[in-house]
Amino acid sequence: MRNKFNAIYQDLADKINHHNYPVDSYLPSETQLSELYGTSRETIRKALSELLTNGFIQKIRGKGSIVLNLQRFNFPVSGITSFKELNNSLHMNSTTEVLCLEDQHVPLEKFDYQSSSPLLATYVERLRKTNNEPIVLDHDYILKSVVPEISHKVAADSLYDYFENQLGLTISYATKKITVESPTKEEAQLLELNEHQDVVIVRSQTYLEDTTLFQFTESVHRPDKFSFVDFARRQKIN
Amino acid sequence: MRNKFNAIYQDLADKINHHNYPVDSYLPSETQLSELYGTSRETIRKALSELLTNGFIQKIRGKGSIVLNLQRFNFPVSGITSFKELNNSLHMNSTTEVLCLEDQHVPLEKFDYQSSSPLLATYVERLRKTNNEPIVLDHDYILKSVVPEISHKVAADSLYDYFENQLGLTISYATKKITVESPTKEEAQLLELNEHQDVVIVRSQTYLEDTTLFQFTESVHRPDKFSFVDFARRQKIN
DNA sequence: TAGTGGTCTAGACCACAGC
DNA sequence: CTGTGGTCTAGACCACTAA
Repeated sequence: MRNKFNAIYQDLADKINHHNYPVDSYLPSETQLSELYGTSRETIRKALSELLTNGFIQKIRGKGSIVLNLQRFNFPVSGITSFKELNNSLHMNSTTEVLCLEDQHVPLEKFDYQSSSPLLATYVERLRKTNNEPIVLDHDYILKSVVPEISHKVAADSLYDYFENQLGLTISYATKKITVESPTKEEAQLLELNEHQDVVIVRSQTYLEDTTLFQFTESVHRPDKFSFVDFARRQKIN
Repeated sequence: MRNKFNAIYQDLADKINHHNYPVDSYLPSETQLSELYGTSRETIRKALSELLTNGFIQKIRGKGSIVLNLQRFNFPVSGITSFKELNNSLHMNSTTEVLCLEDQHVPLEKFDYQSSSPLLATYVERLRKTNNEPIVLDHDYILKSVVPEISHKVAADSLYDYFENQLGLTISYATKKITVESPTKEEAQLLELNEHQDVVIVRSQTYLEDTTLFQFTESVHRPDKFSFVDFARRQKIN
């Protein structure tokens, strides 16, 4: 990164992960950090504010910034992260099998989405396995108006890598909804489910930085393999 | 609020909710806003940055801040929010029944929590119903070292209101984990589940602003009534 | 070229913790 | 009292958008 505050954030995050700043200890004060990094205090505060929202530290007024013990929550299952990134980051032994790749209209009713006209998309169906066990079945609808074409090779590797690094798209935000439902027969068979076993479904809509909606995703998870980990800060309802 | 940027945030959020700033329109520019509110640009930027993380707006460099259409996501099921707050905010017709209120040790193994000594807590078991249907069974363990005593009246009303407004505690952050599991017989009966039906379990640990851990919660949800809605921004893994 | 948001600065004053 | 983080300012320069 070429941003100062981002570089400082990275540096501090690394040092916390490597226990250069141990859990329960205090970081140097903001004034000290600004001298250390040769920058202004506000810039330091931007970096610290990132660490705060990501659960690395807690700031206590009059005392300092204390390192939290939440490393195990660092893999963002919340947030927007591709399966390949998770795989690399957690060093899982995972595979992806492309079951279907064709043009389809987005099933808008499934996503509670209103549109005056049908949305043409590339439909990708992929089965994710870890250690040869089926974990997730992903149904992706990528709007043709944004991404005209997707090759089989890209679908088997990583859609996000293709979007961001080949096409230069910037993925910005998403809405997600998690529910528990009965699987279709196809889903039950592919995920090797027992009878009467429900599945966890995560439906999301993903947007680019210019607010263009470009992707609908339905992820069908095996219930016994599903786990969603989150870090939240208290915010009062007004 | 007596913070400028917070007051500005509230004002802008209200105006967005009341469509004074309609969806898909641009807010006034940062310089204009700073003149409007008689403040510096950095202060405006803090307010806008809050709106950004909460999904109200999207900022586009060179163009402006555009209002997003995500009002339906404003009830933070993610985040830390008490049942009573949700109830009031969404105007649900809900009731809470206190099934148990007694001293117990925290079942640490359920929460993957390591502790050299047992943790003494007040155990509260509560059944939440909406329109007379059981929705959630909450098991709360509140550490005696932080809150020595909890009355039946408080348990029936709102723990968070008691903690924050009576005791002056400041709830700051929490870790959460969502899984799907088989219910105990008691849970199946209380939630009026069908046979073979799994439940969604949300386990969380809640902390005060001075990083004191003070509460363990296990929420058992009826799968057909469970829904978790989230707004996420893309963040790359480094 | 003018206007927008993104970054950064140097300094000010305040509220709070702890000695 | 000193040191901490919390807020706020007035100004600067940059990168990007759009006419």
